[in-house]
Amino acid sequence: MSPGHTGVTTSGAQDPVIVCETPQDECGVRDVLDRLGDKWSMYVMVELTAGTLRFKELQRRIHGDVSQRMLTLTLRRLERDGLVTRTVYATVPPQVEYALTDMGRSMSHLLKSLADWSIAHRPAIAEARGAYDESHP
Amino acid sequence: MSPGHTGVTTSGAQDPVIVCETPQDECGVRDVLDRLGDKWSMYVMVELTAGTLRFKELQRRIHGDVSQRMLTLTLRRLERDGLVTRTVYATVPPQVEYALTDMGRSMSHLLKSLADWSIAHRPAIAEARGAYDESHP
DNA sequence: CTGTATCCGATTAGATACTG
DNA sequence: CAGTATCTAATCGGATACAG
Repeated sequence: MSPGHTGVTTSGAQDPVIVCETPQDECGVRDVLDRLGDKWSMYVMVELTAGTLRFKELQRRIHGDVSQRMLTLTLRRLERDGLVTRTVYATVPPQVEYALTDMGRSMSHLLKSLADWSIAHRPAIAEARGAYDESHP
Repeated sequence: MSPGHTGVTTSGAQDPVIVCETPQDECGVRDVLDRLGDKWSMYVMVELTAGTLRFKELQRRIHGDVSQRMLTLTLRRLERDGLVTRTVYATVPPQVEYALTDMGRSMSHLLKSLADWSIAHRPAIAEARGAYDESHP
C-alpha cells in the first residue's frame, strides 16, 4: 500500500492499476487493445496460432461469416502492427499466406486464454444474464 | 494432429482453433468477448482488480475521459454478465460501490496480462507501424 | 484466389440537460 | 453523488460490384 495514503474510504484501491506518465497518455494500452475492439482481429489471431493460413482458409475457419472486406481490413491492420506477416506468391491464381510474427504469437497466447475463459464461463454468464433480466423489469 | 487429415497444404493447421458444435454457434466466445469490444469495459475491469470503487472514483481512474453515460452503460452490462457487483447505500448523497465478482476477478487477471503486454510492446508496435507506413505509399 | 471501391444501414459513443 | 433522457456525429461493418 502506498505510504502517503490518507482519507481512506471503503475502497481498497488507492492508485490506478494502469498508470501512465500523463493522464492524457494511453500508455499504449488503448492504442494496442483497440485492435481487439473490432469484430474479427481476435479470431484471426487465435486461428493463426495453429499455423500459416491462406486468405480463403482463414475466412472459412472464422465463425460468424467474416466478409471479404472485413477480413482484408483486419489482416492489413494486424500486418501494420507487426503481429502478422503477409507473403504473396506470384502464382495463378494468386496465393497469399498469413502467419503470426513472434510478437503476434506472444500476444495470441493471451487471446487464446481469453477465448478459453469465454467458452468455460459461458454457462455462468448466461445464467447471470437471466437472473439480472428477471430482477430488473 | 487429427487422424483423418488428407490433402495437406502448406498450412500447418488442419482444424479451427476455436471449435464449436455447430458452425453457426459462437461457443460463447463472441458472446463474451463482445464485451471487450466496447471502449471501456476492459479498463473498468482492470481498475476494479485493485478493489472496490465508487462511481466517481472509477471515472477518475479511467484514461481517456469516460463520460458519465458510457461508464453507467458499461457497468450495467458488466453487472448483468455477473462480472461486477453494484452495491447501493441509502445515504445522502447516494453512494454506490462497484466490485468484481469471483468470476470477474478470474477474467480480469487475463485482461491485466493483456494490458501489461500492450504497455511492454508499445514501442515495437509503434516501430512496426512506422515501417509499414513507409513501405506502403 | 485475393483483393479494391462504393454505398448504406446499424451501432457506438460523446455532449448536454435534467433528476432523486 | 449517481444516475437518466435525448440528440447527434462518427465509426463500423455488411452487401454488392468489379479487377488483377
